[in-house]
Amino acid sequence: MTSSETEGAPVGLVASDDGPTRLSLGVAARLSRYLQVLTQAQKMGRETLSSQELSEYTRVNSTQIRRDLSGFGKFGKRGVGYNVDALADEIREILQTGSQQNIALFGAGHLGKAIGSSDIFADHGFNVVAVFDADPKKVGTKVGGQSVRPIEDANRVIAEQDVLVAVLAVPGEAAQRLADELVAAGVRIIFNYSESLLDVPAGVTVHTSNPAVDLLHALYFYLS
Amino acid sequence: MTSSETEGAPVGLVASDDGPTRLSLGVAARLSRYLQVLTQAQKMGRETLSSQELSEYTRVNSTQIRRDLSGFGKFGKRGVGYNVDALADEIREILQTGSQQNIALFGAGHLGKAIGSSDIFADHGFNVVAVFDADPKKVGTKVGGQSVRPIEDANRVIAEQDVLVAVLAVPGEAAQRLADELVAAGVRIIFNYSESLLDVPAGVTVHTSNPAVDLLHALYFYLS
DNA sequence: TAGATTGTTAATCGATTAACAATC
DNA sequence: TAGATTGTTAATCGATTAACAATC
Repeated sequence: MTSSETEGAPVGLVASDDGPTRLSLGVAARLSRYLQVLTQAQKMGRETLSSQELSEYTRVNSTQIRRDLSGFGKFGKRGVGYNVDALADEIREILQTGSQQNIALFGAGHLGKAIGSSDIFADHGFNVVAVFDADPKKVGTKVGGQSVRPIEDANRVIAEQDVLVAVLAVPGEAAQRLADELVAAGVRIIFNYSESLLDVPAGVTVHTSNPAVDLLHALYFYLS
Repeated sequence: MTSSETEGAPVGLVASDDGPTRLSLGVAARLSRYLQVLTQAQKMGRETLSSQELSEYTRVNSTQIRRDLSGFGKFGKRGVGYNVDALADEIREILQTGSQQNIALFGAGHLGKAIGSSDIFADHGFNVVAVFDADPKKVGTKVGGQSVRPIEDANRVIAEQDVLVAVLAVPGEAAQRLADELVAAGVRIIFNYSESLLDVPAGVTVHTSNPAVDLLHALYFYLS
């Protein structure tokens, strides 16, 4: 699918076939980071936040933040900054985070337990509806309030609960085969926390997380 | 520090005050992702890899991959691709990953155990030299072959082992105070796995990981 | 040779930044 | 009013991509 710029559209918006406008990759990524900071600021009781403060936390240039936001409306108040609650709502609307999404978690090892028992997904409106493990000894144990289920149940749960997102906290050897099955079952977004690389059909998104890779280039900039 | 383009320098290289050239942010990030794929390909016994294949795994355009690499030399063979071992070595050299780095891990909960017992850092030449926890009940337990130490020992260990990198797998409430102490002790790169945002002085890099934020914009592109 | 893939050019697009008038 | 911060312009730089000759 090729997209071209819409005449007169705000910067960062791109025409698409299926709707009025679609955010560019960079803008969508940055908006979700702003939202993360705003969510934290809410918890800390802040009422307003300036683009300069947002910049310190996100490491995004403050001019760019104002530019990103001004494409969608005039959300700020000059001399004051942005209202935290109102801006968070605006960004949620832009990112269309209204729909509750069900997530399935695979792997009940240390990492699976860490993810399953944290509020990190719940905080953003995501719902971990099931935890699976291939090891019969782990089945039935509790992870974050959920009973671990046998991996054989995955197909049925994915279909019944409309699960689009799977989080893989499994050993590298198991990841590719599992990914194939999940894609066949209807999963469209895979968060891969195994060290293995995943091959998936077009239309499926894989997000592979590897802290060592991030560290590699963080160190490069520190050392040079 | 302002940097300007060096006349005739390869694209992606930027002049710096302290050395001949310095990679741009994007190039360094991409190179480390290529290295991740190459490392995996080595494990799978692959001898060569084409820019097209690298592209499928990294989701980086294949022309850009060839462009990135050709800035440093002619590493490929036309009609064949890139030699996996040789290219991995070249990228390691470019990223200057020669120096063994010592890492300290904070928090021996589920996430700390997951990180401490994985090979993810060791695979890239990083050395987890100590695991700390504030909870006396966790002190002395084993995490990935290491005995968990009391947090009071952190200052000494950081100094003695020249620890530049700290990984924070602690509750959000504890993160900022711990970060302040670590920075004072000499830590310069912090990997923050808590939900809290960290305020650090200039010159210290924070890498905050939040899968829910990544999911937010992955979903945006799926839904629209 | 024939097929495949690199290395490179040229053109376009989006990101980044400084600067500043508008205005709260 | 005085100070602060937004919204916006203009200019520059880096990323992205298609295309293709070179060559393995």
